[in-house]
Amino acid sequence: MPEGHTIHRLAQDYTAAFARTAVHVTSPQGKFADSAALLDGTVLTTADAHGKHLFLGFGTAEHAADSPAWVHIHLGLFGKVAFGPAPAPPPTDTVRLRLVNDTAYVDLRGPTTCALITDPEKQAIHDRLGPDPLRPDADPEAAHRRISRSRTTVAALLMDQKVIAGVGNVYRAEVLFRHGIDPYRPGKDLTRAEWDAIWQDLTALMREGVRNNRIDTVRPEHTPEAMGRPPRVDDHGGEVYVYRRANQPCHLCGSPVRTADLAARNLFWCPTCQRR
DNA sequence: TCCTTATGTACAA
DNA sequence: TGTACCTAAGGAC
Repeated sequence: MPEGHTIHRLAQDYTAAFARTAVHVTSPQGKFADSAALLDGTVLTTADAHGKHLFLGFGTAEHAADSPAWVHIHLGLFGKVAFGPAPAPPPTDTVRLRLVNDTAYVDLRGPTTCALITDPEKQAIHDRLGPDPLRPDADPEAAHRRISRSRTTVAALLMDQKVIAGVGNVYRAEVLFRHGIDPYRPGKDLTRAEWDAIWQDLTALMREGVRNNRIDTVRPEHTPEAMGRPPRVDDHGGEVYVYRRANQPCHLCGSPVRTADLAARNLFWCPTCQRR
């Protein structure tokens, strides 16, 4: 689930269900119990997302609404969030954080991070993250500066959250395919026009991802219907060109999709459609 | 029932 | 580069 679009969607969903209401905060699993007790009964004031980091703002007695206490959440690879209507069912023993109000509940399971932090600590996280295509304050120039000076492969740079925040393994594979770029091309060999097109495309794709809560990257003219092929849905729930399609024929040219290990992640690309 | 895998990151060596 | 961490689903038996 969790690339940047998921996290921005969660910020919206937490806001819609809980903002401006007093919230019953618990940690059935226990790992967040002390902090949950501090927050219990306070008001959720806001939710913010930067890349794959989610921040829930609570206005406690010590922390007024203009300087909230923040719950910093990172889902990692396995983290999941589940919303439901009140009344909440008995929690399972893996629920790290549960919020409940009169109308809804939400459970967080398996996050790599769930911690109570201060405003300056939140700021420090923003400072070490690159621009996020989903944030209005994002500066694509900052990303371009790093990429245009780097001998690292563009595939690795796109996954580096200090360079650009929110892109994960799916958007990486798909945006490189959509722009016909070999994943092993060094960052400094990207043209300016190529980078501008990638940034713009990521902005559009990820916004659509937030809207639909899934990743779809196939252009309308390449859908199975448009190409006269049987309909399909890829494993992860969206429609893609190459992600997790190792050895299957490329939708455009028919070459087998290639896969390789890159920095402990699976990389997917079409060696014919994507050129150095 | 066991094994593998996963849209992620941090830290040690 | 390897490993640890966190959870759940799907497939092989």
